[in-house]
Amino acid sequence: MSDYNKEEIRRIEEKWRNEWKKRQVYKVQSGASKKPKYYVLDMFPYPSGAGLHVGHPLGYIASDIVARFKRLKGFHVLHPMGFDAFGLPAEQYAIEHGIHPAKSTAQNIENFIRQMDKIGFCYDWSLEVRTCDPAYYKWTQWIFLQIFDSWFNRKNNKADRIAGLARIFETEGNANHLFPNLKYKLPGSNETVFTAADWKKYDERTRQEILMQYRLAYLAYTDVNWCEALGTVLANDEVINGVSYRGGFPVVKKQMRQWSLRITEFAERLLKGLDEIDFSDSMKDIQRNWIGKSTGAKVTFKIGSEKSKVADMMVFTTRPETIFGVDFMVVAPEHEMVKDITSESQRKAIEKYLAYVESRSEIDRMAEVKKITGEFTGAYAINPFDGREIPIWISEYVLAGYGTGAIMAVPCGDERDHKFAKHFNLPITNIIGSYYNGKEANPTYDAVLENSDFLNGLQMKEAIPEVVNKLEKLGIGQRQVNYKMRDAGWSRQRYWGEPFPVIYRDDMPYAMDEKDLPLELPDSNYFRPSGTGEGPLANLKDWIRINDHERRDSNTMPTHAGAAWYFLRFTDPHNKEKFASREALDYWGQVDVYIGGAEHAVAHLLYARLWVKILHDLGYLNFDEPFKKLINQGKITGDSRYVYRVRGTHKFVSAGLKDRYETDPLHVDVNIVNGLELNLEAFTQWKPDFANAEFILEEGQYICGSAIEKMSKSYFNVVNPDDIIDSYGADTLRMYEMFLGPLEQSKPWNTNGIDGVFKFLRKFWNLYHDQKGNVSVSGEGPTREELKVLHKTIKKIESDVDNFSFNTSVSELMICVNELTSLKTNKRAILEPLVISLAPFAPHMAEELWEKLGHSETILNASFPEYKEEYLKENSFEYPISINGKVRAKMAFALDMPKEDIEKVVLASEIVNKWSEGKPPKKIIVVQGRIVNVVL
RNA sequence: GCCAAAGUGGCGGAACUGGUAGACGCGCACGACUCAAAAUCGUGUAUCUUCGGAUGUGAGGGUUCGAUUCCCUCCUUUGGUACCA
Repeated sequence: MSDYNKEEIRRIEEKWRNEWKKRQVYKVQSGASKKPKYYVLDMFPYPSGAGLHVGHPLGYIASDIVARFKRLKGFHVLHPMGFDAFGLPAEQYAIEHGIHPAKSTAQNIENFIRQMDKIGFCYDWSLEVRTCDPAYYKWTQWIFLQIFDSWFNRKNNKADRIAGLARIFETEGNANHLFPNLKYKLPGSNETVFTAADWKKYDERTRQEILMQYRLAYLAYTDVNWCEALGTVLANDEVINGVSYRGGFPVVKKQMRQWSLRITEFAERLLKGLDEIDFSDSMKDIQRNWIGKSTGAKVTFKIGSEKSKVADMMVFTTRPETIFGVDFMVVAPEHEMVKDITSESQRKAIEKYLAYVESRSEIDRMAEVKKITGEFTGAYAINPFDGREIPIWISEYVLAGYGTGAIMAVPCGDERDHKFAKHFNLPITNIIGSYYNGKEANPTYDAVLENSDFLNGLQMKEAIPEVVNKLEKLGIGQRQVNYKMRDAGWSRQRYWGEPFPVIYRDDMPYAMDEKDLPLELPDSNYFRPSGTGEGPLANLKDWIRINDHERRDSNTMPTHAGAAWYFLRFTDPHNKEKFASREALDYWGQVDVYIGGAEHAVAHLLYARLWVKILHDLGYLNFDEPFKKLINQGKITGDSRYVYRVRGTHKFVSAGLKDRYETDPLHVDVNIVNGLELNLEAFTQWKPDFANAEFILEEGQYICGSAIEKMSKSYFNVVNPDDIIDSYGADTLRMYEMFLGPLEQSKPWNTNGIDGVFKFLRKFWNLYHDQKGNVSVSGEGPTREELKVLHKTIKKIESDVDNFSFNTSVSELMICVNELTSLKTNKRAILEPLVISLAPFAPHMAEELWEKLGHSETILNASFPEYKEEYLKENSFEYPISINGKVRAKMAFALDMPKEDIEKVVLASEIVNKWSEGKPPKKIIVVQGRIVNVVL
């Protein structure tokens, strides 16, 4: 007897897990193959201690289906898995429990692999990488050094070796390659340009200082997000609404000497690259938004003030055509000119305002963005065109870090400027006529300019080039592009990360020798940050200090580092000479499809794209975008359950009656709730606190409240895939997760429909077995009807998998099985191709059936059946309509004409009647050979 | 506030470039099997209906012979972003 029941499922799945391992069926053949390649990759997980919940495998199942499908279609498939194993949680865990991150991480990985194997993924585990493995991070460090050893050459728009730049300086100075960071001044001077002769005079230290301003990985004092509670610096994307992404602790600005990656130089290429790659529109939008390109002009205003020593003031504006509407200027409080331009009479007020700004934390600023504050400096700028004197204010709504840190305020056109003007009662010049109503600013581009001197009568759109040309001609302005994106902070004050492979001499970092890599993370039990801003490694004095003149960096890299290139390592993960061989990189090339969560839109994906671009420029890769196509699987949320405790008692009241009491909601473990009904006995045993709980029931039941929240241990709403596999098997889990809905959509987990999927698999199984449970397929030739069902299914599955529409392909398989069941099909010619099309979805069952059909090789080596269009066509006849003996039209009808078609024939005769009455119909709408409408 | 995506039965969701809305599954109802229940199998299941039909894809309008699909306005939800000049 071999019914498809729990024991049988367990036997089959266990059997094939072992067989697959034993036969090494997933082993990727190294070296180029004649077959076309296909690289399908999951975003590798951080191995958290909580293990996998049912949400994690969603993307992995999808990629597994694609990998198996592509293999059956004759592709040479690379489908690896690894672990993003450095990271803060392991370090936090170490601080709390004294267990070394290396140890807890290794344990967690083991658990992840166990769970993944149970789902039947076709990973070649011999390719596994872990970012925390010295053999891996040796190359993370090596790539970092390549970045450190590069600069961005704006002349050819690519990364070049820094040695080349030094040669340029030696022969021509830096006149042709001004500092990317325009604020940088030469040591001991106010100049930014030096000659070849100057360069030759500089000492080594100065030269390195200058080169540092060009390196793509550079060290600088930067304002960083300092989180006191975590004792570390956070990247911009780890700070949300002024608090830390993890833990929600307050974050303040602090100046520290940090590594940064000069990603801003690549802003334009990162933007352009989006046009060539297949990411969803929303993903591209998020990246475009993050990069934040805006085009405008830089304009210089002369300053007239009580003191005349002051230099010019530069502003950035996207609306240079509004220059005659400038009623005041605003500069950031941190702007370097504030001190110089402030008049004596305003000095006190300004100092007071600066103190106020200083006192405001990041959170205050975030929380009160609408609050209008500012102070007049006493200084005036001169409008270069009409000589008007414009008061200069300072205000925190102008950011020091963007543009020039100063703006020209046009209150009639800009909402913020308008509010500022109203608040401080500043006069407002209207340059857009009726477009401005006096109450709110209008940022239109359509207005015809007024009060605008030589721009009068021009539409704003036309006026922009006009005014920019004039500015350029007068030498007081120029076209300018600005980006919101900042350079990426690359230092973390943490233990559990890659050490920076540099040695400091005289406070200047020098690359370590390649042969000395990896610079291993020293073994330590001091994980606690020093609290001064330095990381835990600073505690290891012997490691930090090499000798009297040399020391190491106490920071480590962010987790983004290991993740920025792991997809390259997978092509050749055991290479000891290179980060991957050129042959492997050239063969596997770009990732054909990358599946992962949308939450990595701005950090991981941008850094990965950056690293690939740099490696490409330096000649290590022949492509400069890592991922051809990106699929973002939706999050699976948890469906939490609540009980309501009457305040101050042991009484729990059912949800329907809770409003009659004063209650506190408590999360309750979803596993002791059936639907919404609480299992009272299980509840009293769940926690000691609840042992003597009393219940206020409605209709004899305790009904829980519910809410959709993220799956989390603390909400007790986590569903473990292991449990589902225990009761239904991995094949059902796989198909059910796909069946839940569109892959890219977020959805709550519920098991309501899982029986349907399970029943389908049993029906499928039964197709191949007779009443006694023996495999029985007949060699008879299939009927046309059977062939139609089969080929329809193959066609649908093929197009669905290509479109990542797995929920509909599961439906299609269900329809197919229903139809074949009612046709009582047991023919090999139908069932053999059908089981192949099931294989990507339910590999265990497919493999078992395949073997039972008499095949000794794995089903993975079969080939996916081709569908034949001829079986999909309807049998049809053409029906001619003749008027006065002349054939005027032909209509096609199916032989097995359904009722609706008969109605169409009736309709047709109506047409004939109308026609013969001398009133031809206005229109006959025929779609696919059928009349769908007649307009009389 | 701005940007993007999405709103379809009791529920999850189908419907390819405009062409029979509600596939498939869950749930529910009825039936078969059973002493009975569970499991299983079968049938039905948008709403209203005077059983002729009528109405239906967030709301309102438009284009079209024909709109879930395209356009405009509004509402709601989700994601991103936040004084970026």
